[in-house]
Amino acid sequence: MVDVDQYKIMEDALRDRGVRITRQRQAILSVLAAATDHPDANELLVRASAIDPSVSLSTVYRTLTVLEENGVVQRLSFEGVPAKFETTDAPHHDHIIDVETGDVIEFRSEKIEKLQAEIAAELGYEIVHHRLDLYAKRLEN
Amino acid sequence: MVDVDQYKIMEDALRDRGVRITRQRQAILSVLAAATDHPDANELLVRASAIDPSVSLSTVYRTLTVLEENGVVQRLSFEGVPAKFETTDAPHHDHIIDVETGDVIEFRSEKIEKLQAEIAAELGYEIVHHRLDLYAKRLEN
DNA sequence: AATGCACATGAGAACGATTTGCAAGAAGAA
DNA sequence: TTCTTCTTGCAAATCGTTCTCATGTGCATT
Repeated sequence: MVDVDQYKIMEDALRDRGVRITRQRQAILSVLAAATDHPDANELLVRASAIDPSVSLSTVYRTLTVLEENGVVQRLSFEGVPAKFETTDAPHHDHIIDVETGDVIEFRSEKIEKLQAEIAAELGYEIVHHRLDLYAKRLEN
Repeated sequence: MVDVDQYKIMEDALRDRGVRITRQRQAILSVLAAATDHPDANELLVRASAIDPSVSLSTVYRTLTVLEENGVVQRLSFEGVPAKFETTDAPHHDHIIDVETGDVIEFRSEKIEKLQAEIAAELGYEIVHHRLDLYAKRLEN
């Protein structure tokens, strides 16, 4: 478990950027640092409430916005479901969504990253960010 | 302009699948057939109302759902904006979203298509569908 | 440790896109 | 034309998310 380190890194990064560390933000940050899945705002509220019952849903959303603006979390907006969140400690990756179970698997392909940049450049664009979601089902095998 | 043909193809496809062609659906279909952009539900209501003022927003949404289920339109859910719709007459393609203007540019890359399938297969998955959106900005040049 | 002020919070109302319940209307097979 | 089933308009309901506003609280400064 590297939760403690991960938490510290995020809190320090935020402090450096002048973001106030409140009780509620500590609770939410530690939940995010400990998460190995991709929780949505409601799930984060449940988990953070266990640490600090005073956390409200509004604050979860507000905090997530702040964390996103400061680059410590990323918002994942999949189709038709509430946004999910993950810390940005992991390098960039894309997602495979299991259409049968809803599971989300992460992957990364340098080839695809490079191809995307090439295509954009050809069309006169420079990529700011992208989303590549593969909706798939398990192979029988 | 191939609107008429495009319209006929869609209506026939729907009839074949037992979908009732109502006045409202005719209006919405013809708007979709004529569209060269990616309108959202509200914009479709405005355009369809010009043809048949009895069309309501509920019907636009309900019709779009039916059309999507029957494969004649595709729903494009970009981040933070209402869903956009396009007819499925064009072959599959991905999108570049100009983050400054909101413009949507279509493109297709066989290489990327193939890579995606490969990656999914490696992880034991078979792609059902995917979305690749490049949020980009124009190159200065 | 106490102070001050800008910023954060909880509760709930507001929002915007989309969906739904219901009674009335119409498509299309017979 | 008739009958059955599906569709519609309208308004209300949903649902994720954001906002309002009165109250609390980090934390730089004493």
